[in-house]
Amino acid sequence: MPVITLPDNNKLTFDHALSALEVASSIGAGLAKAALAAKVNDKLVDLDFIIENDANVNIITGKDKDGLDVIRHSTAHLLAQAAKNIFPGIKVSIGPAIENGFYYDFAFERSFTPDDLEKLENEMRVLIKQDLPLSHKIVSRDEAVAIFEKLDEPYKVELLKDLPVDEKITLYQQGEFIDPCRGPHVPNTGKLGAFKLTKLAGAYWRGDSNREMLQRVYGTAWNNKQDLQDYLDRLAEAEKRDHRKLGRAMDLFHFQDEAPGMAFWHNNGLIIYRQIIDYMRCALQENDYQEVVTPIFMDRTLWEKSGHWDKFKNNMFTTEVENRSYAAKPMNCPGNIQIFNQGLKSYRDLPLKMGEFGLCHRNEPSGTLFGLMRIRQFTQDDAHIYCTKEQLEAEIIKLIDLVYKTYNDFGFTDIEVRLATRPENRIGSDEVWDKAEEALAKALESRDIKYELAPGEGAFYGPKHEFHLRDSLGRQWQCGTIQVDFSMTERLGARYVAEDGSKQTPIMIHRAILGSIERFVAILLEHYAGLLPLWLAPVQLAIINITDKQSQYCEKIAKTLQNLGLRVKLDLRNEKIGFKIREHAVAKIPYVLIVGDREVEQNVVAVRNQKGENLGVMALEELITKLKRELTLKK
RNA sequence: GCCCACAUGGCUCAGCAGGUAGAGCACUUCCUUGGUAAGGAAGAGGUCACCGGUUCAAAUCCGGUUGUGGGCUCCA
Repeated sequence: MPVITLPDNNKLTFDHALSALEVASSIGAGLAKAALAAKVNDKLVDLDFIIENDANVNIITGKDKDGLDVIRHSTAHLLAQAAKNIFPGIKVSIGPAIENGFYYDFAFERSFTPDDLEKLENEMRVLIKQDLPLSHKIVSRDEAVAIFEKLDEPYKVELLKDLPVDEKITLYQQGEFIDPCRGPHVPNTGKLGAFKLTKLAGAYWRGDSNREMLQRVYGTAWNNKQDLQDYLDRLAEAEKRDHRKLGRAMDLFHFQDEAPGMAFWHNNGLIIYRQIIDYMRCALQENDYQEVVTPIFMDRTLWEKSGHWDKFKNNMFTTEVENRSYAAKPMNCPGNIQIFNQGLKSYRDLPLKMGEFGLCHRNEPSGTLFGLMRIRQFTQDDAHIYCTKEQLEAEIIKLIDLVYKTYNDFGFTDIEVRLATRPENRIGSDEVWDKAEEALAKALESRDIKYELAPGEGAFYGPKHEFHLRDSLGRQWQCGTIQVDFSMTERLGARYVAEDGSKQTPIMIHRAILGSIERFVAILLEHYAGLLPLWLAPVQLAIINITDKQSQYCEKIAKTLQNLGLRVKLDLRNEKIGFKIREHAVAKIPYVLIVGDREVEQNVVAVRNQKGENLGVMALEELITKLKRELTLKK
């Protein structure tokens, strides 16, 4: 006599055990039709799951997040089925749902081509039309192994053999295709359809770079055609905003073969770059930091002492000069400690905060380079805070506040935090790691910030906060980190004299808020689609005349604005006004000032903004007040 | 580093059953002085990433190198 409790707390009573689908039917035919799976007592199950006892039941449709995952996972299976149908001899492996879609990894004698994607899609549509029912049954692990050995699916066999002997395996079957899987899945292939195969890629079997590379087919899948189209539109929008494209169009930077992974900054790009550094420099001042610069090349022995050589020597640029071996700094901390070590420090000096816009070099593997996002030469907005155990938590809290304020000023409000804890490969005792991890966790809790744990993802010398910000397209970028380090100061001999006269080792906090300036420029460009707020825009105003007659007047207002520190482009070319306006709109200049005879007569300018709105005429003073307000608000 | 794809004037791209290159935009010059996203005309510009091979002949076919892109692994 199960009593079913629905999400709205309504209760349905039945006099017999029944399937989740029957529950859906009893609520309504529409729901039964839309149903993909069910949640019974918070456990996702197939629709044919039999409910015998009282239970909370939630019917899952494509509108639910869980339902979308079911669609994506089932579409991945559909892809595998299609692949087996049209590519005899292909071996299947795994195919999970991922953000926005799914993938499936195959082993096949030849490489897939884009044509193959089309063939696969066509076959998938055939299978959808056939509306094949999915059945499932439970077998023992060894039975499952036997089945897949017979089917000659070595990857499946390997996966199954890694499971405990007593594990019950669910085998899903649609048509000829059979796959071991936890499920749940859609009840029949006809429930699928709003999908598209998007790209081909290589992927190591089981994510292990020592094992063979499989061929991965990526796809996206949605609840309906409209959602699919919206997603594809978002992809197209992201492509338009690509910082590499904008960088060229706005004349900000370029790359060339002679310097892979290292940017050439043009004047316009450098203005953005400097604005960012100037902003951070102000923050240093307001928060009682010193600013320092340390050498780019330092003797290898220093890197051996710090532990970097041991772990990262393959990724460091080195050079031999006069029989000495140097390495370009991949990070700033060892150099920074050398400054701390100059002169005797007292507990009264702590916390001691040293900022550095440090130029770092990392020989990133060639295959990982990507525009400004992942490069080999970059500047970090780095700082190191030397403090005592007692000061640690308060200092971390101050940093958290600074991180949030900074992101806000740059236009990012959606921020997620992760706490990355001790990795397998690390220096320092467990006791020290306990303390460091605890300090980071407590600081977040004291600010009521929700965070996710990232076990094993800390740096080799300490755990860290990772700040991920979400841009206007909903993509996440990891920028800031706050790392607590009990080891590096010890290793590199940093000491201070405590109140009792004893020598103590300070704790060091490493922190970067923006991460790499290069990468942050890229993130800003994509976030704003190139339409940077006034304070960051390389050129803030363009002044254009309508005919030669207004040239002098234009020159005069350009001078006035320039004297106020504004970045002005004076465009007196003999071109039609529409042509000039278009050019400056394409160049994404925030304001265009237009001057014809009328404006000269009234001693005003006509103002047009980035969006193409005509703001009408205003006196120069009025415009300046408006601009100043905008600059202060950083809007 | 691994898998796949790509590499043609400053930019975006066409050319490819092998017969020594083409468009649009940008650039230069001239005409045009025109009120809110492209006025007109003319001109200049490329040994088709690099190295090698096949061929009477290679931008086009083959191999290698470098770089870029999409992923994977990595990311102090």
